[in-house]
Amino acid sequence: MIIQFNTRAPVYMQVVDYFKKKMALGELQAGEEMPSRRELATELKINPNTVQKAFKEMEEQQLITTERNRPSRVTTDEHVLKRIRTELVDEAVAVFVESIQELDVTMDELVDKIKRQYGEGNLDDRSTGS
Amino acid sequence: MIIQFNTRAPVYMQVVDYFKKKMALGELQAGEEMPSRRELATELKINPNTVQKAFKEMEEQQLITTERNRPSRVTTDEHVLKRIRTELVDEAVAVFVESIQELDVTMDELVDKIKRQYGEGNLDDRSTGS
DNA sequence: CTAACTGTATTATCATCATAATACACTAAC
DNA sequence: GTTAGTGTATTATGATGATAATACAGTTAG
Repeated sequence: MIIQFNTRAPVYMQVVDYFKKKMALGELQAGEEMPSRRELATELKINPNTVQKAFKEMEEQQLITTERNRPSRVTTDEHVLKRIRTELVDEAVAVFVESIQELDVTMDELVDKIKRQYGEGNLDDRSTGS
Repeated sequence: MIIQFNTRAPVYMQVVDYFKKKMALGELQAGEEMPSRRELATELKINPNTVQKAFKEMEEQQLITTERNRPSRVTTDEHVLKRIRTELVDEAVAVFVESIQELDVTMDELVDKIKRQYGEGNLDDRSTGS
């Protein structure tokens, strides 16, 4: 998974989302070691302080834990991990619905447009793929 | 339609979207006079300069025109007006799909969640309502 | 112990956005 | 012509976010 800093959202929040997605997909598993702040900053070509802010945010969300001066680790709390994906999807849906609210769009039109975008090179209705 | 400055997007952009929606819904029609900068600023409880920035943006997008020191007017270019709604919806869809990209969500799950959110007090599939 | 790595913290600079306070030119109503 | 309303422009301040440059404390590998 590649991170791209396109939008207007703060970079540190995008980093948080980046890791949330990794956890949701199992690319980062419970208890697994996180990359170091400096290492990640270099890799993502952003400032170490920005990474630190992202990690602090993830700690507050109990996604990772940090003991003393050791590398941070993904939480081992399966409850937290299970919830991540749902939260990501639900929040995206909420933002989406909010943005088209009051625009008088029919459900059919929406589904059609989404399928058209979503299906481009990806899954459409899971009839393809694994 | 009520405007609420919730998100992290710049206020002036939210004002632009506010008027775009009004135009898309026909609440503001071709050639119609726009409220004055100061008047709108008072009404929305924001700074006149922020409104000015929004209006400047709308001019650049050819949504409104301003002649000398007269109140701005909605464009009379029907092509532009027709395109607004499509652009709003398409952009929302693009942002949405982007945000759930790589999250392995099935189309069925999406439609279900959207319907649940979208149907709350609004239209669902247009089988209800006007 | 030493060196190189961890996380953490502080201070400063810069850009963007929103605000505030004006100021100026033009138009319309009186 | 005066007045109140338009749009437009400028300058300054504050908040937030990103960057930069350090510094310090603790851990780990040699």
